[in-house]
Amino acid sequence: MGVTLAQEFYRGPTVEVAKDLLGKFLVREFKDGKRLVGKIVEVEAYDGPEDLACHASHGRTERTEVMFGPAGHAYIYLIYGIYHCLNFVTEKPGAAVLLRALAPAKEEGSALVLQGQALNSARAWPLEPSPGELAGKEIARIASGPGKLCQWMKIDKSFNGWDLTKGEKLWVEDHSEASVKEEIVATKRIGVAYAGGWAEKPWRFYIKDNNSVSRP
DNA sequence: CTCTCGATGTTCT
DNA sequence: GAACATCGAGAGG
Repeated sequence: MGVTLAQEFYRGPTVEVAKDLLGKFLVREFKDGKRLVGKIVEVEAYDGPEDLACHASHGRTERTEVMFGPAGHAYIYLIYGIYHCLNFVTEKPGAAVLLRALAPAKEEGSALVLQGQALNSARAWPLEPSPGELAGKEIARIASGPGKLCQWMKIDKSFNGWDLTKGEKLWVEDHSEASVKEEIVATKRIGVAYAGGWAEKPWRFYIKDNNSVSRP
């Protein structure tokens, strides 16, 4: 069974927390008890006020306030007037980890089964989709980006500041007892060219060869 | 496959 | 007024 991540997990160095989040499962529970679950396959670390790519580099403002609060809370903002992005606050004031992509999973009994993943990611594509269902490749892309992830899980600014350690509505579970060790790739972060030398930091991490990682 | 562009609203200068 | 941690549609090869 999965274990809900406690605040202790979020209190490590931001880059370490980012890497450790890969392979964990984000869980969203709705009022009717229904759940959406996805394996975290892509993240980026934003390491506080001196990191010029980090929103906190503009100082402690109304928008970035929760990034300066306790670890293990959600920092959510609206981007391009359309999409929301989900971050987890870490211990360092002003630092957070951006969740960029999830591989959707299905709960079958007490087990989690990944959907739309190729054999090299430990699961085969589903068989012929039944009418009304998405094909495997389409399922894999349902949360393959920071905006899409929030769209899929219906996460908006009402979750800004949400305590992820409560195990309600939105939290992260560790199912490592059932998962395979996977290779991690590090690259430059996406869309932060304005940040000078900080744009070169290899603080984007993703699971190699996973079908749900965002495009670029 | 590649590239370009527009949508849309909050935040900060 | 500009910029923005994005995405998908549409045009062209």
